[in-house]
Amino acid sequence: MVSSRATLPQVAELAGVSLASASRALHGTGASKAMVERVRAAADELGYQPDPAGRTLRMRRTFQIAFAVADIGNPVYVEMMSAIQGAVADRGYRLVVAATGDTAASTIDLVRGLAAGHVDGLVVSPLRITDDLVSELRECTVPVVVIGRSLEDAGISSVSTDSAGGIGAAVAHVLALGRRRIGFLNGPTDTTPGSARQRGFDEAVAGERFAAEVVDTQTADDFTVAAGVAAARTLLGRHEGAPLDAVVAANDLLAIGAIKAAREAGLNVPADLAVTGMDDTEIGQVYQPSLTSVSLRSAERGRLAAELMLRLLDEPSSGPATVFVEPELRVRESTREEKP
Amino acid sequence: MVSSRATLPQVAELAGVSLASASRALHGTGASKAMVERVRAAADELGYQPDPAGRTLRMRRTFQIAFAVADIGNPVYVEMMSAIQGAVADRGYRLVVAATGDTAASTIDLVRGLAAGHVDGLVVSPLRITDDLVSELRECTVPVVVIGRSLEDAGISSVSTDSAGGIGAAVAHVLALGRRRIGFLNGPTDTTPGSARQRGFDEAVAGERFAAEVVDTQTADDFTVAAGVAAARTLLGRHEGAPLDAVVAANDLLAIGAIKAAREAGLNVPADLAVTGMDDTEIGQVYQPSLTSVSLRSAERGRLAAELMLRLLDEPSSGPATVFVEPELRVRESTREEKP
DNA sequence: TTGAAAGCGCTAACAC
DNA sequence: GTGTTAGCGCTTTCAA
Repeated sequence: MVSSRATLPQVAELAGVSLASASRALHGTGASKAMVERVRAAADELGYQPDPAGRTLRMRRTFQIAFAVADIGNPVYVEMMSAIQGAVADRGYRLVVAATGDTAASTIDLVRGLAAGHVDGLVVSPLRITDDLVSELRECTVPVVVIGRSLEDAGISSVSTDSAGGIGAAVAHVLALGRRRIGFLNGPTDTTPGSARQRGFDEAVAGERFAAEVVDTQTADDFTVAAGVAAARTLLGRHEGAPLDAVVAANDLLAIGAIKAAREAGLNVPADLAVTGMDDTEIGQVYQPSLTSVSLRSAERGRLAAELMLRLLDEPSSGPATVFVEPELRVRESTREEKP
Repeated sequence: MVSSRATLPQVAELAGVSLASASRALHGTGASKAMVERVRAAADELGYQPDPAGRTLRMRRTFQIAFAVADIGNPVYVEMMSAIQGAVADRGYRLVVAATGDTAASTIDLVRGLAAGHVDGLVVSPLRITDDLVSELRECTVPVVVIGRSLEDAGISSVSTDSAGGIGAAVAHVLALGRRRIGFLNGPTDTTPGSARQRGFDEAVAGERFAAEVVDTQTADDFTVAAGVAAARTLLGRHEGAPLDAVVAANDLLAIGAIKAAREAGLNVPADLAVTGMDDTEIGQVYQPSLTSVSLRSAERGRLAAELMLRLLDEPSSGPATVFVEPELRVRESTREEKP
């Protein structure tokens, strides 16, 4: 750990030129070749590194973008984060990752703090999108892109997907397999994904009302494996006489919980019980049995969010944009076998 | 997106006090109660939020800490990141996550850039720790904590664990199960974890040389499931006549790859082949069969690194500290059944 | 306890 | 093409 750093005036002095010339020479615009050389040499000699604080204060830009997310540990967000990081890093921005907490109020606090000069832009994927949060986001002093549901009406850029339709695809898939006794394992319905996926399930079974014999929903406390196991026990336990033959889960972690609960109950997946997930995470892909899942293309959503953000940064006058990503069912072992 | 923000002079003017008084009143030191009230009121009215750039320039502190890591997607790093984030956020620091790339050179670039004023401290967990990287870290202008191997000799604070000993524990475990034909599935040996784990395996089998009949090592191209599957195919394929009865893998992802390859080959885990992993990730815990794994306590290592960092920040004069974390074997289904 | 003023390091007018 | 200078918003001496 070294004591301190060289500043631009020191570089200028060593090079025998003015402060402004040194700045221009390093920055590249409007300086003679000789000047650039001299300044470069001096900078190298001193090990000069520009101080971002001074630059930020003057330019009013931080070259940082925040990604605010409820649960850093969720593989979906990790995928988005990597994609965003890759896209913005190419353009000279750093990614700051922030945890929102899982309430709207804590998200609002975070957004307000971040927007007050820490970052040039904010990509946020909140678990709960309330009216208060939306108005906070509208009043942000920096560009905002939301990953979640469409906020076109509110005039906020967003990347969204049809998770309701995705659940519909999963329901149609298990029906096509000949399954007629279908359980839906959802996460908390007061969250943005939870409510959308519930709607997707309800609409799907309403549309196919003559196809299914039994339809039942159980809500888990959280979108995690542990919560999924507990909720799936309850769900399967309610139908011991005439067991369910398919569980559609609201995400991969819940689906894995369902498979574990099924195994406890002596059920074979997929022979006795077909199980589908959502998000198409790596853990689902390598699970045993590998998990049929509805991909919501997290990495692509992250990449698109980053692109929207970069455009907003480049042309602040450009209005908000709304982008959709189509879900896609990926069939794997957890639904692959025919029911005997 | 609102046009702009209130500044401290504006707050001071509205409150009818001087700039200095406004600063003191908001910051809390040496201001009368009446002053604090007036300034607070004015600040609230204007929705004042202090600008971090000005504050950073003046105080020479960013209140940001960086976590630099090769692979953001690896569950181990995600766990560390959450732990670090939780610990530093309590103390008013933000966490900036940066990707080092997987070479020492790209790590050096990153460290140099970050240390030049973007952050007040740097927690780094590099895949490859070279001499060049070590000397770069020593010359950093900000405190550095390394998670990986001990850097006590170099005078750099570090959090390390005995992953070699952890591999030894896994070997002892499968030997105790009566397995005698043992394969080691490692990642790249030119990485810090790869070389330590190789050493751990070699020492363990040397120490137990009369216990094992067959000992074989295969190196995967990467610490991932996909690389693990490919390498495990090779490893298992080399012993078709007299098959291996245990595979010790260098991390959980490789272990899962080994289980998949074993299944392809018609082997039952654990009856035919016992498999152990390392890192004790959630994916291993919920896998089917659940994975016996050596916990390296990633979350705790992250927490400890954060604590070391906070101490370095509080007392810059305090010397570098070195902390060890003991690995712990967690036995689960992938080794639980006795060999028939 | 309060106010005046300096200055952190940088970029961008502006003048030459 | 180069130099001079102002000033971004803040904290912190130093005087009063």
